[in-house]
Amino acid sequence: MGRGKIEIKRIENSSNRQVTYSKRRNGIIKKAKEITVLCDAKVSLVIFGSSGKMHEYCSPSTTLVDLLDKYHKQSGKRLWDAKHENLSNEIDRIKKENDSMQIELRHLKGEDITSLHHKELLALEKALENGLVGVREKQMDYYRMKEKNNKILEDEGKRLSFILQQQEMAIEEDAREMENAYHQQKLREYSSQIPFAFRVQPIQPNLQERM
Amino acid sequence: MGRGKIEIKRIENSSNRQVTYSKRRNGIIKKAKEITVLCDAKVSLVIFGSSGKMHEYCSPSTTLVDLLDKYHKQSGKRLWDAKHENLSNEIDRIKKENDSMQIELRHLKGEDITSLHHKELLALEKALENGLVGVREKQMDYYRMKEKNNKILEDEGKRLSFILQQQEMAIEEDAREMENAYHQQKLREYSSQIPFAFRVQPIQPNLQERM
DNA sequence: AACTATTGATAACG
DNA sequence: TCGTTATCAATAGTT
Repeated sequence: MGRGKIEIKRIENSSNRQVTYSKRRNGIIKKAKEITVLCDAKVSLVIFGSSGKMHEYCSPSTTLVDLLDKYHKQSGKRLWDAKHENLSNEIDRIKKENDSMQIELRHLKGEDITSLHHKELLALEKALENGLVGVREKQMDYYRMKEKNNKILEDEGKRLSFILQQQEMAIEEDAREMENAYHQQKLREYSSQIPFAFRVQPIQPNLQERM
Repeated sequence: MGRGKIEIKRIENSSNRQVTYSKRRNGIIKKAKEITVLCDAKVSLVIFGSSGKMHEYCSPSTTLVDLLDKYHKQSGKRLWDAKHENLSNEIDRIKKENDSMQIELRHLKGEDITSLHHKELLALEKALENGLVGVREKQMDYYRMKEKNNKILEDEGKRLSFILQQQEMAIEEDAREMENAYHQQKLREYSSQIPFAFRVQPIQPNLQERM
């Protein structure tokens, strides 16, 4: 029923498949509704698309649980019992696993070891020692990293204090230079008023450059 | 889709309704099969006619229980009774417990500790040390017991060897006594044949009692 | 998503 | 229930 007949086999083109799925799903649900109304039927319809998304229809005036109840009365198939048994078995399995792990944990913590034999105690001791070795190795990583960090911080501190010192010296020097310049200016002003022969020359004119 | 259009409302004529039900039921099941094949869908379809008779379709490659399980997960609706719910919850709970214990165990064994922080490592180390202390105490018990056992065995050995010695001596003495008695008997026998005045009296008649 | 040519489903009937 | 068939409904391919 379309532009062409199609074979009933998987539609390989993904988007075509998706479109067809959507159309046909609506079609089926519509038909389910119709048969419900026309014929007094009770219908439960659950559809999962390949994407995993679910759609459902259930006739009004009933519920899925209700229908499944009837289902399992009529078919004789014990849907729930099988499920129930599976769950119970799994619980048993996991609980056992749980218990043995709990015991192992206790033993590793030094609890409930009264009943252990000497060989078991030796194995336990070895396991604990191995664990300690691993943990301490890891801690050494941490300490090494911390030490490295400290070194870096220390170096940075040294660098900064060095720069600071340099700057302080530069400022000091500037100040001295300015003072010097001021004095020379004063001197010039003054010396212009006295004869040249009386002027005093500095013994070390570039003294500040060596400081 | 028929010789005439019909309204979607309950078909009052019982036999018509029955016929229509039968035809449409087959139609829906056919469509369910088709969408299953064409679109990779999983379909569960349960239909009860007004007579109460049930028909079902379930996609191959899956089961009703399976689909209902998925339904339960996706819709969140509780299909299962309280018992199932409880079991499921318990499984979840135990599984979580399991996982955390597994992680703890691994950590105690020094595995998977890369992601741990320093504080956690310290706690782990402490736990391991405590465990070791406990285990070693227990082992000391063992060694002490062994030592005590040794002492007991040693004492017992001494005691036994003393008794043995005593017995040997007693036997020796007996032998000597018997020999003595034999000699005395011989002597008596002999002396009965000679006059009394010639008989020799022992200097220490009770010598054996002092040995 | 809408359209439509075509197939598929089915109501009425035998 | 089954087959037939005229008719309507669903939908595949197209826009």
